[in-house]
Amino acid sequence: MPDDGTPKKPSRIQQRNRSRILDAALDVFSAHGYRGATLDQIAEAAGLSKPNILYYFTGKEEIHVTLLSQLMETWLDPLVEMDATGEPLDELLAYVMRKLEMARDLPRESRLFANEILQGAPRMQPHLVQDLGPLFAEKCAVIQGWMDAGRIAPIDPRHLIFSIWATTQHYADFDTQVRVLVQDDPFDGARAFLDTLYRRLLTP
Amino acid sequence: MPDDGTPKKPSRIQQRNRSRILDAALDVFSAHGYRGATLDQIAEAAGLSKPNILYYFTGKEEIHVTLLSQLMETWLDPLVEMDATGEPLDELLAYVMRKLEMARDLPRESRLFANEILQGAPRMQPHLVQDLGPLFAEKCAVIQGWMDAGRIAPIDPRHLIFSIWATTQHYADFDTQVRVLVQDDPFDGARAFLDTLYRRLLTP
DNA sequence: ATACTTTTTGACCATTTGGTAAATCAACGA
DNA sequence: TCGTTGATTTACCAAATGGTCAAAAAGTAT
Repeated sequence: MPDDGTPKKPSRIQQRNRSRILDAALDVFSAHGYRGATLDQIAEAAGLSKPNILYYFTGKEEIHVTLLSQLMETWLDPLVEMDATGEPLDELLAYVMRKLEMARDLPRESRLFANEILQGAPRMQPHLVQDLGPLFAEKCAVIQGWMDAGRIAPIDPRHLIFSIWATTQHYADFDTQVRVLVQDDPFDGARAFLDTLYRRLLTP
Repeated sequence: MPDDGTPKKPSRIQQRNRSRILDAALDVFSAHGYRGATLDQIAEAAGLSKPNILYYFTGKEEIHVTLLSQLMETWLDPLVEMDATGEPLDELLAYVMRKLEMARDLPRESRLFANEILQGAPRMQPHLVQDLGPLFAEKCAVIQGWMDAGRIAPIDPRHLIFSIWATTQHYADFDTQVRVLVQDDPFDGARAFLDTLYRRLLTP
């Protein structure tokens, strides 16, 4: 058998342990940031010994980079799905709601991402430039097209997208603060608020 | 002389060095988070030796806590200034713009705050509950009053405030990402966008 | 100048932390 | 059953890091 780029397919146990480690690492990195996370914490959360973790990953950094790479896909997906041929307001509101659902269902991922950007994206700038950049430009053009056609009210598409990111991810990233200020689950209120917000902003 | 709570007033050199240290620490903590920051980094940034820093502060934690306490005042100030007797839309838009200016002029403070909340506010939950909580409730009531009087369009005041925090701080906290996606200075565009956003949302 | 206080430093320490090496244990096909 | 490969652990290590301490240096008032 010729030695291609994927020399050997990972065994059952490899898959299981690697995903255990990544899940544990997501817990720890998202809660404490890169420097704040320790291999011991990850090991304990994964139910493995530290050297055993380093058997599956070459080091702390590789675990982190792997998480960020995997995350990028998930993270961009809702924006990818925004359909240029759909009804503009529906598409944008659906995008907002998908992002809000992600903030609720994947808060660890949101915080991992926020941590990374906060620190200046030392391990993600390439991904940002290569993956997010083109997608962002493409979708801005789509939205601009909708506005030029008079189907939604005109506004800077770039800042519109920023505002969607900010207002949705806020509920994951600043969860601690939000829950100090509102006692019950904030997501129902957030859904209603954001629906109204973007309807009033974008209705022509 | 009786020994009151403030035994001795700080000398000129004390004031100078303490503020040097705090400024350096703000740099380092905001860039790397609490765990990611080291006393050596702070010492170098402050132009002092590490033991000298520990002459002015009992430890890393005290520096961090001091920063957070000082920050809280600055941070709440724009909301405090929102005047119940003013013109509602003007007051809210002025609040948005003050927050946006803070994101531009005090990005280190914004990131320090964001880092702390992201990690679950381990050193700030008391401040949040005691200082921010009551102020938040008070201002929500003010806004609700404006809405009940029909002077601005009705919307959940709590999420309105969250959205203002999110959309303004985003430009400081996610600066790295923003600057990958828009080349020129984003703040002029942000100002125009947010003005339109909140005008359309709140105009009755 | 002198005595006294404040500030600064150099040399250390204990702990934590990312990472390694070699030995042991488990899986599994021939 | 045996041998080979894959998986795991035990015992370490070197560097980094928060912090201490006593001595030196620099101010400061008399």
